[in-house]
Amino acid sequence: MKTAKNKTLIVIVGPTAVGKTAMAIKLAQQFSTEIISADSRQFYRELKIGVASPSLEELSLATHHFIGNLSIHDTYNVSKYETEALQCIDEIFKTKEMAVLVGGSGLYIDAVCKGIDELPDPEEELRENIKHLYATEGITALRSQLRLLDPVYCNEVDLANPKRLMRAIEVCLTTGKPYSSFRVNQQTPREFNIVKIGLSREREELYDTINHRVDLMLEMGLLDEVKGLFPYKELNALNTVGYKEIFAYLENECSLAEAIEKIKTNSRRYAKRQLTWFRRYDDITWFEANNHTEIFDYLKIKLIK
RNA sequence: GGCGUCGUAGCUCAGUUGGUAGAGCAGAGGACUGAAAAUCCUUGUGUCACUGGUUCAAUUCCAGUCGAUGCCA
Repeated sequence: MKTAKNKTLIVIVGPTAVGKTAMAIKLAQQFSTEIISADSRQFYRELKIGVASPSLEELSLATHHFIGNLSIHDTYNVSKYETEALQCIDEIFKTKEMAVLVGGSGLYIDAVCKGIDELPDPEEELRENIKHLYATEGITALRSQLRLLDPVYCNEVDLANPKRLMRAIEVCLTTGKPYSSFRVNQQTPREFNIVKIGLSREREELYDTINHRVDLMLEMGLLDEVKGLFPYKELNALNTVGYKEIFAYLENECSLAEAIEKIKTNSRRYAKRQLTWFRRYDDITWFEANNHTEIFDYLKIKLIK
């Protein structure tokens, strides 16, 4: 292995709007290193205001990877991200002692830190067929199909969640083997240290910030950004808070005020889901988001070891 | 000022022909392996405005008070 075990990946996680971007930049500056983003929506260069991508000014303060590196027309997934992010980290470690991974997408963070099981990439046509089955015959059709293909997974999976069922069926059909046989769920050891830091704030304060940030997004021109993307509203990348609500307004399904309120609500819920995800980590140290000195002190001790 | 209507969960409201109450939304908790800002699951006790009266029993009936609102002056 090229990367020595004395290199360290600092991982910054936390709910949306907690202050991850600013923290990551400070760390990158302090330790003269680069930032790897793990935000599944900031990958797309067409999405800026609505996903709170780092501004040009922020981007100029530190080297960022995986910001605006994709188009909404690209198909992408966690597996590709895992491969590319690890390559990127390797590259950074050739010249730096550490790197900063920052983002709110828990699954993507996990992919980098622990790896994910080897599975085949989805086939577009097959996926469409399965979607069609669900659309025409409903979730019970998915259940009975999966029961035939993979009874083991049937006992574990949330049978009310169509996406889980569809993916499992998809894997079974492409490989001819049960989906559960691929789910070894084994951690892939990494050739670098990982230090995880969680940023948190009082719930009420976080929600105030989220609400306020949505208003700022509108002032910055979110409406125009979304209008420009209206033709592509069916793309997965645009099934995103801040966009889907305004699409509904543009289709006269609600007023603009209602759409804005909905963006705020959905952003709060997103933050809540992120917290649920990150709370289960037992290797994370939590800090008040604005307590920079405490975080730096903690890191200095961690990095000496 | 007079007359009417209303005052029930954080919000909008339903309801109890008198036996202390329930929906939607918001909120909370959880799950999560190639679509993840996605997708899915669970979750409703609140001085029924206040004070008194009638009653075995009042949030429900009666009176008064306060507040909101409409009409008339």
